[in-house]
Amino acid sequence: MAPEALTRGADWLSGAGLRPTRQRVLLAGILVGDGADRHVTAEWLHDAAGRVGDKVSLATVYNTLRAFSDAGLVQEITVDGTGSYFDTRTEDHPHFYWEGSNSLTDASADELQIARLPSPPEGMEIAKVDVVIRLRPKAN
Amino acid sequence: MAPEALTRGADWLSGAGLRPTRQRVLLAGILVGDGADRHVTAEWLHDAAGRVGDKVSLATVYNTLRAFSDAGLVQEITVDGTGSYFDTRTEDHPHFYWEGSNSLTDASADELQIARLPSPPEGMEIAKVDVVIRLRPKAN
DNA sequence: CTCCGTGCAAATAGTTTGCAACCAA
DNA sequence: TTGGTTGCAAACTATTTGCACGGAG
Repeated sequence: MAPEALTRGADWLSGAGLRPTRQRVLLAGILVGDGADRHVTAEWLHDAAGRVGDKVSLATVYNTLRAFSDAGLVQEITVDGTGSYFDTRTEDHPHFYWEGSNSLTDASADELQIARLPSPPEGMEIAKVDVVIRLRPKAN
Repeated sequence: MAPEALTRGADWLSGAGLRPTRQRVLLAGILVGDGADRHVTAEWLHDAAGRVGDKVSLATVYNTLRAFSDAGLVQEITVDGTGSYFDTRTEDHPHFYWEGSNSLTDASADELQIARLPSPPEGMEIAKVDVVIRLRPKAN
């Protein structure tokens, strides 16, 4: 892992007022160290940390992802009941879910145009619209 | 529970080639006995069966809902990691998720118009588009 | 020095499964 | 008869929590 990735991770943390502990800086570095958007599971992030050498307990990975999510640094996404994904891109945007590999990627937000949305019931407002486009291998 | 509800449930089952056991007929009757669409959790359905008098084990409720879902009689929906809902309406349509009460209702399909959808990546096709509109109480 | 953060193990929630008894066809 | 179905308890997966120790401010 590149040293500037850790620096970038640390900046990302302090921007949200989170204390930059060793574990958090490492996980943050993995998540945003190269500037790319990522969709990770707790399990994947735990393994990734282990691969880099430093190890972080799985419970801490969960706690940390929750802290990041509460701080608005990542967005939690659930697609099927089993496991959730954390997305480093926090704007509202649609996702592709790849049924074969159970992975999640961004779909470009410009390509989704919702012309009309059901009006919210009395006394309610729309908090967020989750759009997941499920992909399957083309049957050819 | 009205007797014709059971009849209707039994018909619903046989239409899908599922063996009409006592438990299945009961659960089916609760689900579609009055012709209304329903969004239930396993837990809710289990309790509902108990309220009617006959009891069905929770494991059987799960197995049964899975069987219904495999047979295409209901649709499984996951909105947040915790628990899934089974919808008796099987066409593709958007849902409202009520954040206060953790319940799920239908949103009218005509009121959602998607003008443009991201094109699926090479070799993939769109299996389904899940749209969940999250509602929160209006902050007034 | 004082708390928040961490690690481990145990707890929890939701769901599935193994297996013997049962029942619809 | 025969294979699908049920119930119970135990297994499982994903996630959270209690508690003692450790490190950041």
